[in-house]
Amino acid sequence: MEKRLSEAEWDVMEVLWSACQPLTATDIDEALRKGDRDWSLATVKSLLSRLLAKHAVAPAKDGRRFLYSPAIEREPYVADESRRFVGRLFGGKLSPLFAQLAEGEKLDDDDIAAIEALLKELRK
Amino acid sequence: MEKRLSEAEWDVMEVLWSACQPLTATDIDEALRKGDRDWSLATVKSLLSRLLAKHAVAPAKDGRRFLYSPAIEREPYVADESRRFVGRLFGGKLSPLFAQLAEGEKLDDDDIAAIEALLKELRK
DNA sequence: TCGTAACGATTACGCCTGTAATCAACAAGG
DNA sequence: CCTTGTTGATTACAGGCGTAATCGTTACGA
Repeated sequence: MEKRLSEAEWDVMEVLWSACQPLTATDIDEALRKGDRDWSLATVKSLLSRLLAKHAVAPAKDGRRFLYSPAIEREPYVADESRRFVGRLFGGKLSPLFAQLAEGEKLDDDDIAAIEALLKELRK
Repeated sequence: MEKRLSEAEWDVMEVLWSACQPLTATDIDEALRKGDRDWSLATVKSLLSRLLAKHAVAPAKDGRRFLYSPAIEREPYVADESRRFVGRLFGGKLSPLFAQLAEGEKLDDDDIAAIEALLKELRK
C-alpha cells in the first residue's frame, strides 16, 4: 500500500474487491455504471493506470488484454483511513463520532445491536 | 457551508474554532506552529484567502488588518463529513468502524465507557 | 519626513484529481 | 487482405491543493 487512493480510485477498488475474480476494464466499467458512477470507459482506464502506478491493482495478461485484481487488501487500508479520520476530526476518540451519528438518527437498530455485541465482547 | 475544506484549511479552522475570539493571521500562524504544522506566514495567509473564498471564515476590519473568525460551525461540518466517511467505507454502518478500531486497540477505556453511556441513553 | 516593517492581495508552480480524447497495435469478420 | 472495433498507453486540460514569493500600501519609529 504505497500511496493514498482518491475517491474515484477507491470506487474502482470497491468493484475489484467485491468481485471475487479478476476483471477486465470493460467489466469494471459496466459494474460502475450499475452503481452510481457513470464514467466513460476511457475514464475507467485512466483510473486503472493510476492504480497500477500506485501498485494497488495487479494486472494479469490474458491474450491481448489485462485482467485486473486488487493488489492491496481492503481491510488494512480501511483501518488506516479510519484511524486518520477519527484522529483528525475527533482527537482519536470514537465516542464523539458515535454521538454525532446517533444524534442525526444515522444508526439503525441492527447497527446499535451490533455495537452492543462488540462491547460485550470487549468487556470480557 | 459552501464547499468542502482541504486538510490544510481544516487545520486553520481548528485554530479558529478553539480560540473563542477573532484572530489575526499572525495569531493563527503562531498557534499552528505550536501544533504540528510549520508553515510560513505567507502560507497561512493563502489558506485564509481560500477560506474567505469558501465563506468559511468571516473577516472583521481592525484598523488596517483583519480579525478572522469562523463563519461556519464545526458541528454540522463534522456531522456531514462523518456521514460521508461512514457511508463510503462502511456502507453507512458504524459497527464495522467500531470493530475496526477495537481490533487495532485504538479504543481506550474512557472511550469505551463513553460509548456505553451513550448506548444506555439510546436504549431508553 | 523617510525608511522599514507589517498587511492583505496577487501571482507562482508543481502535483493530484476528475474526466476524457486520441493513438497505436492487434484481432476478428467479411 | 482490409476494415473496423477493442485494448492498453499516452496525452490533455481545467480546477484544487500545498507551499510559498512578491507586490503595493500603509502605519510607526527614528
